[in-house]
Amino acid sequence: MENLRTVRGVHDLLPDELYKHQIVIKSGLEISNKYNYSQIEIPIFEFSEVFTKPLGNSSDIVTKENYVFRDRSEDELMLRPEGTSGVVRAFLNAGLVQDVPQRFSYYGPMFRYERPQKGRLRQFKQLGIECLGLSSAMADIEVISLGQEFLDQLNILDKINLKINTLGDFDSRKIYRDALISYFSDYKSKLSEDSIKRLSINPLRILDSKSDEDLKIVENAPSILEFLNFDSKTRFENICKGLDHLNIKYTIDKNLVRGLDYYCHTAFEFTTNELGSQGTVLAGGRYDGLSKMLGGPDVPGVGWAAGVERLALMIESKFINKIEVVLMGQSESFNYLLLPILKKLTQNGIKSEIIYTGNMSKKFKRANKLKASYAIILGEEEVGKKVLKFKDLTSGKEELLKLSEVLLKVTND
RNA sequence: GCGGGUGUAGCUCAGUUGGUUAGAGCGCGGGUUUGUGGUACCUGAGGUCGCCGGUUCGAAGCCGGUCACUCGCCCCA
Repeated sequence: MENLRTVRGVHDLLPDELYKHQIVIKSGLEISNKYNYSQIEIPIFEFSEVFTKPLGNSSDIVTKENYVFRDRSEDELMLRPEGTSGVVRAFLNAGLVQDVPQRFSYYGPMFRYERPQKGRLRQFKQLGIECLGLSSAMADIEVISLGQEFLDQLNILDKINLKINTLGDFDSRKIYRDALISYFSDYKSKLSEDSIKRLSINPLRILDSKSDEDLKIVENAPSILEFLNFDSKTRFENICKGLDHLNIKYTIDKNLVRGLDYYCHTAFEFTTNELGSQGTVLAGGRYDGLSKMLGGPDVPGVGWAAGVERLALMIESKFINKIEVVLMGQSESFNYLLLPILKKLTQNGIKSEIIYTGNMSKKFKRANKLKASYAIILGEEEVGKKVLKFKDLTSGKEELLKLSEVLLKVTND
């Protein structure tokens, strides 16, 4: 048994659980489609640079959490740890820069070598949308609104909070970053071990530290909002105004930051406290720098990704595999006669199954377990009269019918 | 990668201070029913007690290691 298990953090999806995933994915794609975001599919692995260039070496995603390998032609490839880079790469590749805006949706597996927890796996699914080619704040609002409606459709909005912040444009952020470094440097001896490292690698990360020692220092740290230049400031105000206009509730969290280098301006997270420390259920922001980092022209973009497993953990839904008709023969030799009947039923869209083995009693027990509505029984008597015995398994009523009559009864039901 | 918890039948879990053949409920198989289910009753199968090693006359229970899950950190959807 030992070597039959799945790899750590990689799980099988049995019908019950898969069903929930499908509900999440289906409603995500549906609502996106209504907003004219067209679904695309991109490879699950790319040349490593597609991820290493834009994600930056300050991000754990590409430094310690990646699945990198060489194929037979010695190319260095990476299983995708996120979707956005690949989508933008595909967009550039297809020459769609000439035809903006472009709105895309996608879903599929992502891979990160992390310590698994509930709602955090090494192979997990994300569903995301990207709006490319619009620098207007309107696009940010649209994208957030779409995300909110998605969660609403899943009926979990009452368990969700929306937090937003701005990282400013690259100029504002650079000045802010310097201000943070100088502020935190004064407290260097009191910072947590992790945050001392962050100070040189990614000082913004100190802001969302959870350690008690850091929290006190962070409390009085300079806020990004004070360092925004005019454009960045009005853009953020416009976004808040837009959300108000849509009656979308949010809180401004000045400590909300992003791990990935390509983000700028808007950052947002839909979170829940139902999933322990994996509370972020849908998150995204603006990434105007990404296209250029990939070697393309300047193309603004904004989007989000949602964790399918995390959302699936939150929705109430049970997979009930109900079957309409079961077919059973008096003995094995009648199974041959049942095959064409099964074919006819399925051709008429009726979900059916032949119960091949066991005596009649066994077959009926099996029919109950399958939650079948009707049974078709075929034996000597029926063959002689050229009819089928049709039994309503709820009422227990039986009658002798022709196949055409059975089809009518079941399809009209 | 770091720290805590857990691991006994297909599932949910009992198992006393270490003591002979390791239990229950549900589920599964067979029967009461040779062409009829859901209920009921009878009955049976199924466990290397996660894995490896150690302590002991003796380990499911103690110790060490390891693997998996889980909670927190890091990070993130």
